[in-house]
Amino acid sequence: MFKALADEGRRQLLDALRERNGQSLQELCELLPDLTRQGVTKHLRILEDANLVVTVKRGRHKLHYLNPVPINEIAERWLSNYERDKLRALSALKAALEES
Amino acid sequence: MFKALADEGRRQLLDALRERNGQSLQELCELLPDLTRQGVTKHLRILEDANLVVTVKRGRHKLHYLNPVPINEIAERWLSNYERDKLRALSALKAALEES
DNA sequence: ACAATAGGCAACTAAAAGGTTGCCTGTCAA
DNA sequence: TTGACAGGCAACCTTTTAGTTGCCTATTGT
Repeated sequence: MFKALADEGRRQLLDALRERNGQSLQELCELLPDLTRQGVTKHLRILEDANLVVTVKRGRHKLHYLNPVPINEIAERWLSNYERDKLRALSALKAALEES
Repeated sequence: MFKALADEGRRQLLDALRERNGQSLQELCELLPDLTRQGVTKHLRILEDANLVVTVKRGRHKLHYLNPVPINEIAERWLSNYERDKLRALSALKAALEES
């Protein structure tokens, strides 16, 4: 999941779906002109495995939808832990720097 | 930055520093017993490059401090974009699934 | 002073990620 | 019904990343 987010191209794909949900592979390929169709497919596959994107086959098109649930979980579970300790960490950092 | 977070070992290091800030390399090595000292060093280097960890040399020890600022930025800038669209994406997803 | 401790640097290896090409399958429209 | 379009699959190559080993430097305690 963090790994899926660790690639700029994949983040761009997510951004594209955020702008317009339900795009086909073709459409998404136009957004990453430096990659071949298969390259984009692989990235979408990773996003799908990470459950960040959900697909629906409609005829000969495969539509891609953003799944907001897991990214929400990350925000709540992992990042909030660090939010909670933000001020404490900052003051410890400051103290350590001043002491030297 | 996302890349730095994309490794379980590095996340463990961050967690360790969150529990107790200002640990030395030695101490952090004990937390990842499967890795050699140099392995841990490399991970810490990556966290440092991503500005997630700040270090202070004190005598022959190098103390590692969690830097809460960038992780906070990620939470605010990137994730909040997706938070904002959470409900919209969910309903689009639902509609697409029902239509098929 | 010097042995032990804490860490840094560089070269090397192994594994994983990113990307491509070639070909195959299914669907639609004329 | 057949040609064009949308996509899938598998093999392959290249680059990056993760990890190791070996050796070097600096600090500290006795």
